[in-house]
Amino acid sequence: MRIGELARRTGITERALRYYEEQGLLRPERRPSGYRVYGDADVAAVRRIRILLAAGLSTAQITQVLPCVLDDDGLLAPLCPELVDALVEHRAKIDEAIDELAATRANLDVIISAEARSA
Amino acid sequence: MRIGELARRTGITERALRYYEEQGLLRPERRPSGYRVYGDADVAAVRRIRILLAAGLSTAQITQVLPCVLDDDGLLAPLCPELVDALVEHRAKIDEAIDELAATRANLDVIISAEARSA
DNA sequence: CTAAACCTTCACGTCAACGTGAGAGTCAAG
DNA sequence: CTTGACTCTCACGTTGACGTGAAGGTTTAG
Repeated sequence: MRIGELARRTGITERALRYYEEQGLLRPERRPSGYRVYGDADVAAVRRIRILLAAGLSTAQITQVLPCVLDDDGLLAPLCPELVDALVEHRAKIDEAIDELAATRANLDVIISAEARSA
Repeated sequence: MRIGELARRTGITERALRYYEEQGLLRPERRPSGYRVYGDADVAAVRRIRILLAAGLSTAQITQVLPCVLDDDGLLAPLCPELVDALVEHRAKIDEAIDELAATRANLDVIISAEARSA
């Protein structure tokens, strides 16, 4: 199929699909005209990419991670132990980000609950 | 004092202080030479800005918020009720961001805990 | 008077995943 | 053959709070 159909079947814009290719996440074939040609497997490939993006990984990280991922009918499973390590480490960063936001919220609460004392 | 001293006394870079001015958060006077001249009160002003930035507000929001804030010896208190509303609304956005991160983490956990079933 | 600090205004770089045209080929149907 | 749908490759815009020089005045201690 060509890029338009893949876009329709995955719900991802053509721009994003080209971007994924630019980042090395997809490697469609080409017609002599230059048109990209994708296979059915690419529908699942895009799905994997989206799941990993939703997990907070960058495209650069996904490039590293993809060859180490088993797609068990939509359920992604890590094949390499070092991938598990990387994911756990990434999880820790998310925890940190949550903690930071919680601290930010606490700062805000101090202000909100502060009563302006009259002189 | 000039910008260098204010930077030292607040721990904020000169670039940031100029940026705050550009955003309308500070209004130092000028010498004929163009040099910025700050007063002692600006040390506290910078502290207020920093507190609000740490609370997750943008400089644009801080511009709106500052005239409505009472600095009670370092403890910031909202003077206008609409400011309280704005802060509460902003707090809700932080909650949303935390929820999103938690969802992201949950996505990640599904992958981490997935066992690769052998064929 | 001179050199070291200190200051000024530009103005591009940062970080990421695309959005949004611009200008121009390609292809299938009628 | 034509036209309209489809696709291609650039390449800049988005978002925010600054970082980081560049090129050039100002001030002041000695």
